[in-house]
Amino acid sequence: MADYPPFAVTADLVVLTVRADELHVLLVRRGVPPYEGCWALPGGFVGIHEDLFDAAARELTEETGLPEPAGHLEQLGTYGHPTRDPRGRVVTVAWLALLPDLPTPVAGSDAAAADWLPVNRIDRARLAFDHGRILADGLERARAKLEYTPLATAFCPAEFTVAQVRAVYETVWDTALDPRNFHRKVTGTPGFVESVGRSTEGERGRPAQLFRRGPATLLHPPMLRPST
Amino acid sequence: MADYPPFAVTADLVVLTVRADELHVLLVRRGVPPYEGCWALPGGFVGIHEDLFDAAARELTEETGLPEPAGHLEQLGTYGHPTRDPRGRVVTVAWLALLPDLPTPVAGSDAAAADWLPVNRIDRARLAFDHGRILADGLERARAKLEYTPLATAFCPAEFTVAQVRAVYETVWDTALDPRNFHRKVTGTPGFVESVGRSTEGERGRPAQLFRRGPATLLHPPMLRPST
DNA sequence: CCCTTTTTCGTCTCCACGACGATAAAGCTT
DNA sequence: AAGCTTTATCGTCGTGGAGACGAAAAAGGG
Repeated sequence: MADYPPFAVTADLVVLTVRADELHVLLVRRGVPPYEGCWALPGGFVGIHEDLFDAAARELTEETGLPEPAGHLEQLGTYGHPTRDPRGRVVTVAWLALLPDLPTPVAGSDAAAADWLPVNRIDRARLAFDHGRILADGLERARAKLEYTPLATAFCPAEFTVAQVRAVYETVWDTALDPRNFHRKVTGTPGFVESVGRSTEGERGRPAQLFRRGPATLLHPPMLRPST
Repeated sequence: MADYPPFAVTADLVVLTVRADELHVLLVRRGVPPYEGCWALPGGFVGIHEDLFDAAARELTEETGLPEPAGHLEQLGTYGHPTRDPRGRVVTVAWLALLPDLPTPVAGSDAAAADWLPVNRIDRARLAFDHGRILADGLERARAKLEYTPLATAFCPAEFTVAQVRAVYETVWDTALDPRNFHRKVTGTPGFVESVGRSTEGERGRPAQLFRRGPATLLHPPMLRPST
């Protein structure tokens, strides 16, 4: 054991949120080489005594400035091509985070400037390292997970309406869903959402019932994407 | 970059196969401390210039003695709790491999003795390191993937019958499936299997049509587990 | 030649889903 | 205040897939 190849291990984050009917990802602009001036996923080195999940959670709170309330964080995959970082052998554990839209603007407590960018208008080939591929994998994971988990509610505040959940699906999948069938599906799937009892006020149109996240972790049966 | 915490990175494998109507996993008995004498997942250190996938594929061929023909290999997840290895900070990238039953017995080209063990009769708490959890995650991944991918055929030889695929599902899911509905489902799902034109001979009962893997990578609609 | 085994084809029912129509309940306009 | 717009919510209808079976086909074994 005294003789093993030494690696650097980093944690990189694909942090997604829905704002203004567009899916956004949190990116930082690199201030130092390599890839100076390029956009990159937020992340950093894992401490030698730090758990991988803790490192990801730490980076998430550091970059978003949140006390880490709601939201979802899961491991996405590990990327370690020998030449992915020109500085040396760096293996990165990538994580996928889904957050509700933050009223707090991203005030970088870090040196680099962080910002939300709409994923559909990002040139992934311009991202630093292999972050273009990591982002693509994260988007695919998020889109797939909406099908068979209630994770769409991770994009919503603690209390939300069915229409807000539908907006998440329509934004992430970039497709239109029938409001009536969607309503039947969400309220009919056991454990997806729980009624709060109150309704919205002051919005346009008929007031909508408020819900919170239900206990379900899997959707049975799954939410189906159109055009099957 | 000159100053980063040094990690060791390993690749560990959850190699599954179906034999004698039981799901088996490939394990090796450790010959050196720590966990000397315990069963462990096969694996080893990643070379400093080696790609992660290549390392996993290398370990797979080394441990199974195969020239790596059929089968499936995908990344399962990365495990890196600071105390998971008493020798130091070791992060392991775990991989899931699905193989057809090997007529070749596992002749360890390695020092440690390798063997197939039935997963239902393994005391996962007795496995070395955190391999019990990794194995549990691998089994869950395999069971889930059978639902929405045609990966059950990865457990079968190049040419197989519908009944063989059904046996895979019944073994991995540990449940009984109706042969008639299963047959309709498999042959009716586009791209799942392709007819070879020939049939089995010398078996008991009516000869069965032979199939090979189809081009589909996803099952639409998915294969549903009973008791929903 | 009958029996057993296994494959393969049909049938029937139920339920979920897609496509809509209709109604309810608010704000907004004039 | 009356009508209009907007959005939420409830119903209905037809289709198609899945579960539960029945039945025929095609082999081997006694």
